[in-house]
Amino acid sequence: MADDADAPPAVPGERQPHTRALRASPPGTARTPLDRRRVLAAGLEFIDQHGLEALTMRRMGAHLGVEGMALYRHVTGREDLLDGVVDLVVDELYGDPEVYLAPQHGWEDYLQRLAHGVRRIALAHPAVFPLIASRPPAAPWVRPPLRSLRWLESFLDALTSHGFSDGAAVAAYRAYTSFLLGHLLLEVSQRGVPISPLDDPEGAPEAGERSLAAYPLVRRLAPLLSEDESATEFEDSLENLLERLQRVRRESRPPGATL
Amino acid sequence: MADDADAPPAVPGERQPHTRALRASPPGTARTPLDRRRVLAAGLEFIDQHGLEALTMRRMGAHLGVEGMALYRHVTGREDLLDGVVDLVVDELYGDPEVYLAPQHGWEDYLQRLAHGVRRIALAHPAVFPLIASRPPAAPWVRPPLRSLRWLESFLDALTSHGFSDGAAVAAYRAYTSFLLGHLLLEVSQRGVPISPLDDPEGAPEAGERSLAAYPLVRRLAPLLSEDESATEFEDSLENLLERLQRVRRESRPPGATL
DNA sequence: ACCTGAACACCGTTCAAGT
DNA sequence: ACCTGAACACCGTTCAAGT
Repeated sequence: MADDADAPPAVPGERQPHTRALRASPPGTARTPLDRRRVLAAGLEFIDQHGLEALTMRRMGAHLGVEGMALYRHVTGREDLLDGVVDLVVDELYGDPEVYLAPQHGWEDYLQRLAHGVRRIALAHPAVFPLIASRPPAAPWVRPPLRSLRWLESFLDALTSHGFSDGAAVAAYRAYTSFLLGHLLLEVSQRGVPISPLDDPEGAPEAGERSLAAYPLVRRLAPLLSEDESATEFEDSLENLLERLQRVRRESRPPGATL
Repeated sequence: MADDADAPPAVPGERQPHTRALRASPPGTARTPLDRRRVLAAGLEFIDQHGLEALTMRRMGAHLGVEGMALYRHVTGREDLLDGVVDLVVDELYGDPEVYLAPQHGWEDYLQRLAHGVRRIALAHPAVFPLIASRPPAAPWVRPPLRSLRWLESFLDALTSHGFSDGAAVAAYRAYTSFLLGHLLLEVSQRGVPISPLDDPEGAPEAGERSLAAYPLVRRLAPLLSEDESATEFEDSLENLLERLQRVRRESRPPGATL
């Protein structure tokens, strides 16, 4: 007990293993030195497991079997670490064959696949998605969650090469990003209710019913309201958006012009 | 100088007045005691002025002419303070005559006025809106930015009393909140670029142009991309959403049924 | 070359003590 | 009744020192 008087503080609500710290390599093994990629990967893993607010430099160090100060050799600070994790997650999209391969079956197919790719990422890393949404982007026109000039270029290319005027392509980009952000942020935040921190199974339902007395419609529709229709809503809204963009596309061309 | 050796730390990047701390009352005046409402109002003011990450309990104390520890008599902690600020801002909507008065000119008019009311709030408190979007809501079906059972009840009432089935009203609620969240979050985050922290007017444009070499479409459309069309886009998307809801409403009723 | 230990300024929060 | 002062555990970050 005197031994771990200065052990790294445990993640709140997490049971620590009985060894003194999580080590990247078994003891006795010559530890392969850290590098930026390993630090970022560990950061992503840590947030997926423990949530964003649990991530401190000292705990990240412990997670990697190292003191927190050692991380400053590979990232410039906590903010840089978070930016790096966001980049890492966004980069997963480049590796998604559903999105990136399968070149051209038209712009609507492309926007469909891209949207579903982003949604897969959001659902795979629900604790990271709010970060993707809120970190200041690299350039003023880069709108989350399509957080890179590369995706922006690709998006604009797909539309302008399929009959969209410049203005219509930009308008489509804005509508598309707003759609993705709103839907996915609400979907992950709804998923991210893993039985709230202070969950007394006796008092809570009673309190819920009591407060609902003043809201008869909410009470009547409670069963409907608590259904999870995220997938269908995403599909329907996306379908609707694409139809709207189709109209914008037509109107952005002189009548009778063909591609 | 020995005098303010333990003065409250200044807000970074803020010039402090030459008096030792901002006081709520002029010196010599018997200070009216704090209460929760004054603390929350000061919190809102502070975030509007300095941003969310600048808010610490100690700085909030100084802002009110008091030690930071004194705040714990009126709020249970920092989280409670932030929740209170969110409530305060959301409550502004109840005081908005454009939204709350003028009873019934139909559900479309109501949804229009409500949406514009929420947008006014977002633009009035851009630094608070991300908080409105991300704080865990009171009940699982309460979706930001319509963060209260009272607004949910009002919303459902407006729709179900104007020909929406229960299911269609709930679907409309989901689509409506997603729309507001996506658009307004992107709008305030775009507004919230007050010349970035490290803004060297020499290096930045050069770096921007250099990196754009690989993205010809982005470069060509840069003028269009940097235009701010938030207001019109909000209007157009809202209009489109209402038309879609109109269709949902019709299909949710047996054919030939009248209200 | 890479990591550790000590140090610094600053946090949120508790609580006994002052008025 | 309301606020202050001191204290505690924990932060992010820097830097000289170890290996």
